[in-house]
Amino acid sequence: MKDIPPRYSPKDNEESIYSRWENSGFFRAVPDSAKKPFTIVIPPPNVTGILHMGHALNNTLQDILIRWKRMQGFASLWVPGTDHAGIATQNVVERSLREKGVSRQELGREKFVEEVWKWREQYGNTIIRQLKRLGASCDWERTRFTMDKGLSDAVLEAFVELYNKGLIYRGNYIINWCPRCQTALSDEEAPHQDVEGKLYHIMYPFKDGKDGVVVATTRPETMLGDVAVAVNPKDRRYKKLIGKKLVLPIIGREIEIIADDFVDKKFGTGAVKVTPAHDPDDFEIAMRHGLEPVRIMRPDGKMNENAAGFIGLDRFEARKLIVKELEEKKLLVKIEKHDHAVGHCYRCHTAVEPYLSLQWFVKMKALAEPAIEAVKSGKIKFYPKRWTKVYLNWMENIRDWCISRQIWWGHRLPVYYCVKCEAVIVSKIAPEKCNKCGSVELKQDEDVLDTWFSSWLWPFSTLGWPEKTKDQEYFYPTSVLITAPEILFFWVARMIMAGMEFKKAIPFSDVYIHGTVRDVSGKKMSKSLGNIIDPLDIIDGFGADALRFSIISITAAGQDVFLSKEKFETGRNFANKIWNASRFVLINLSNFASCPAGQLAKLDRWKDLSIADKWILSRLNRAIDSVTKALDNYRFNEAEGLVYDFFWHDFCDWYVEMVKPEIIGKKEGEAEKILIHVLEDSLKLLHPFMPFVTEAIWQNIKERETIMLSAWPMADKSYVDKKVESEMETVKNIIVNIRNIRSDMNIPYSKKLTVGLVPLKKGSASLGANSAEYIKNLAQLEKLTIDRDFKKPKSCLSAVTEEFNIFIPLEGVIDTALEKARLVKKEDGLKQQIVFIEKKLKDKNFINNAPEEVVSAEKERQSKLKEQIERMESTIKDL
RNA sequence: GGGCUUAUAGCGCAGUUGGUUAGCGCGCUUCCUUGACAUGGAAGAGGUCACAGGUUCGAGUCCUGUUAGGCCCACCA
Repeated sequence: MKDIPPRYSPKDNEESIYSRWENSGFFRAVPDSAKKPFTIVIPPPNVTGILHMGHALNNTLQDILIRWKRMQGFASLWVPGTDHAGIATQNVVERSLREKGVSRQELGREKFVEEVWKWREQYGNTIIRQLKRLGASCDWERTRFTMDKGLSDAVLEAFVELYNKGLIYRGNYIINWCPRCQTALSDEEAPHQDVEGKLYHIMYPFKDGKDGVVVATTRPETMLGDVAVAVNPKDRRYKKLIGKKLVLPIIGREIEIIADDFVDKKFGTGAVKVTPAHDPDDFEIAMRHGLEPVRIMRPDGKMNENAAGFIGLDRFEARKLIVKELEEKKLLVKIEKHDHAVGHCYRCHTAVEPYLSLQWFVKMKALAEPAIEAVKSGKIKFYPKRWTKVYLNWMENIRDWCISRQIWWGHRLPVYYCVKCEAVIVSKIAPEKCNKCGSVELKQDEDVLDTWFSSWLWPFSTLGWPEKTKDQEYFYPTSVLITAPEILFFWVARMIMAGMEFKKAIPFSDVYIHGTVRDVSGKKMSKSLGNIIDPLDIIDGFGADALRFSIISITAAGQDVFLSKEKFETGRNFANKIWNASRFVLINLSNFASCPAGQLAKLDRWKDLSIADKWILSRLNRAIDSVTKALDNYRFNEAEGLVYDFFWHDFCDWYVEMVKPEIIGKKEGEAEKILIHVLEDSLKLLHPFMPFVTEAIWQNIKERETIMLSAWPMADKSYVDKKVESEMETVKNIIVNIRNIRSDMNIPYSKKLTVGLVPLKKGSASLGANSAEYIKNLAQLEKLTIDRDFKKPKSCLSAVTEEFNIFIPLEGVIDTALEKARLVKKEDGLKQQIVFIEKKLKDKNFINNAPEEVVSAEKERQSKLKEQIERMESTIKDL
């Protein structure tokens, strides 16, 4: 007999199991023509990252699919890796340097980048180690980093290819500028946030004469860069004024009133100050009217030399002083409260400044078209479906992508400028001389690329692109992408575009988008809010299996996940339940080594099986089928719930209890074989969800390779038997009824009862010998008589089921009044049901319109209930 | 402004094509340390499925509207 502790200890198992898996190469996937590929690329976490619940959810979902498909015999590849996360990482390293009193600028570019690499060496693998603790079965030998050699080559290749196609261009445009990070951002990197702002109404006086035009603005400091005031040409108020000159207050510059359709007559005063260098719309207006933009800010958000009198002041400081000065000059007409949305840097949350600067862009329209088509045609499907619309809406309104960043950490643009003739050379390899003038004085562009410019290549760059590789041929397109909604535009949409552009093939066929992890009050979990539940704490306290099980159990298809620490008890308890059920099996099996692992030998002894045996096999095969189907449809929590219910409620609560006498008493029967078979299949079904505890038990049963590579069970429908299931329902129902009487009448289990079962109809409700035994054992009976002619004694407790009258003769005192009250209450319940049914059946519309089988089913229920109520009444009368 | 999403037992949530006695987990009540498990077992209590209309023989489920949360997108200064 094995020595198995009565409690499952994750701590004693997880680490050793994981290292055994890893060392044995079980995670490794290689192209294999005998198998079908199943591929997932991990959403690469930032190198700066530490595991949070979002990762835990995301990676558990992926691991479930990967493990499940691996067991199904696929060449199941999960490609791991990390993202260099340009701005985020640069910020982190800068901060740590600052603590040592060193600034990035002091260090210089080269040294700084070296520091970042050092930092990555030291901390960059933290999250990988943490993913391992979660049980992630990634092929770690393939771990990639967006800045490693291969992926950097892919970035250069992509850039040059797009540039040569005319899809990358350089130009002066208004972009989102973060004054703190001092870099350009893409539109996606500057999400809008509602801000309580003010609308300042400012009087711009006419050059000649009194009076003037009142403009409204939320950013008065930008007036220093005004080059015109625009009105709508159809606006009667201003029509006559078009072409008149105004004097820009404070600065004194002369500006003209111009007409532009863009201006909304209804907003503000209907007159708009035009600041082309600091507002995208104004920039457009200025272009249309040939006006020269005036830049008034420096990259750090402080006013520049064009801001006479405010030079060097921070933009918000300048705002205050300008408002004050306008007030003094009596040019401030009024200030209104005005809430509006302002873009904020997604890395440091500073309000971004729309800023005119020279940047690099990707033309997106042409790239978007095939990517839209891929989704519209159904080649790529979103789960849940609703994301399709969000995706298409964004893609159809796509704007060019600003890809240059003024930071140091990232892929440097493969762009070189000739110092002499200013030629622009775009090349993967640094050119030796200018291809126009032959000068050897060349300078590489200082900028680096947006982090997402490497991530959008991830599904194929990780497989070797731009080289032609076997991996790529075999594993691409990948099968499914599992990700969070936050990066749908950043990443998912762009990967589809990149796939279509560079590979002429979709990057994945399915996109599963899971919810956001929130705390109990619905807030997003974040460090700054301090509402984090650390997955590692949970793993330490409850085990990785518990974490995985619990988080999946509350993840309904794509809905947000609300977490609290207590929720992880569910998973821990279940792991322990599995452990103990197995413990029972292992302790009691006489010779479990003789039971063939895995497949139950084709049961040619079907007839010899007890009804419980047949029943559990029927339930098992149903479970296998439904779990597999649920997984096929990415219904993770449903799949998990189905195994849970089967294992706990069918297997543990009923089957194990029913076969205990046979197993413990070493009686003749097949239960032993079936116990081990059902246990093994259950472990397999559970393995993708709870890999550690299932492996631990798998090895306890017998030492062998691993459950990871065992075959996923196949449902055999010949085991599904409705008749057997229905008899078992009857048996369970009788047991529950007797237990109910015990409970209601306070009869302890130590008191053995004698029970008479009176079947109703001839032929029906006959119970096999096994069934009688189950009832005797599980209801703790001394004697059970099944007899249509059973004579009910006077002193007796009763229950009435659909198919039986149950009598429990009890000598001595029975409180008749109490028993009567009890039975009447039960009868009332039945009566309530029949009232409802009869109302339906009296309704002609129902009879005429409802399908035949619905009507007859109702009728059958009516007659059954009626009859049951009659028996109940006569039982009550007999008291 | 546009779009998405949620509202079901005290709490957290399931409920796929409309027909179940509306389920599950936690919590609650009563009982039980029985030879896998008290991280357990047994028996219970608890819901007019947000509101108002509509479609239908029949609605938690479909449609319209209302209310209240949440999220995303958007160049009204």
